[in-house]
Amino acid sequence: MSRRRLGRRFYGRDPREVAPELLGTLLVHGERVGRIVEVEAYCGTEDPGSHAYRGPTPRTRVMFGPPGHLYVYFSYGMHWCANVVCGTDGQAGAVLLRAVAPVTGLEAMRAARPRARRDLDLTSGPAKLCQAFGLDGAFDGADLVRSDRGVHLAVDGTPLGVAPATSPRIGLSAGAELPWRWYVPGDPHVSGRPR
DNA sequence: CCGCCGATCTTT
DNA sequence: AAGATCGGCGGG
Repeated sequence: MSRRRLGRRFYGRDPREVAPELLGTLLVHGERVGRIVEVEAYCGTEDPGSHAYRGPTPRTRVMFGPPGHLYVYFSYGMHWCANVVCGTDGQAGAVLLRAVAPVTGLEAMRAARPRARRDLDLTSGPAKLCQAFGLDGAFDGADLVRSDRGVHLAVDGTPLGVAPATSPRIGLSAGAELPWRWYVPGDPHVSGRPR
C-alpha cells in the first residue's frame, strides 16, 4: 500500500489533537518501520508533567522550536526517548512515542536490542522503541517533514479498526491525573500491563 | 506472574 | 533528590 509522509501542518496543532491521530501511523527509519500504538501528549509550560514546564533548558531546547521535529531526551541516565514536537513555534508541545508494533526490519530491531527475549519486547516502551530504531541524541532536532536524518512518519491508509482508548500518563507524579495517554486497546505491543 | 532495586544523566 | 525507564533477580 502506498505511503504518504506527514507534512508540517499535521504537527502544527495542539498535542492533544495530534496524539490520537498518530495512532496507526508509521514510524519509518530506513528498513525499520513500526505502527504507532501508544502515545502521550505533553503541553509545554502549562503542563506540570512536561519537561518544558519550567521553561527551556539545554535538554528541552528543541521542544520550544518549530513543529515536526524530534525531541529526543536521555532518561534515567541510560535510555533515550523520542517525542514529536507539536503546536506553534515557541509553545513546546510534544507527543511522546510510547510503543509501536513492528512492521518491517525485525532483524535490525532484534540486533539493536540483544536483551529483548521476545519480539513483543522489541518496541513495547518509549526507550525500547528508540533502541530498536537506533534513535539517540544524534536525532534530537531531526526534521520529520524533510526527513533530514532518515526518520519520518507516514500514513498508509490502514484503518485503525478500533476506537483509541485513553488513560492517565504513565510514570508521572505531577500532572498524573490528566488523561493525555492514547493507545490501541488490545494491541499486545502497548507498554505495561493491560488496563 | 509479580515486585523490588540498581544503573547513572539532567534538572532542581 | 527525583525523574516521561528498563531488565535482572528473587519469591509465590
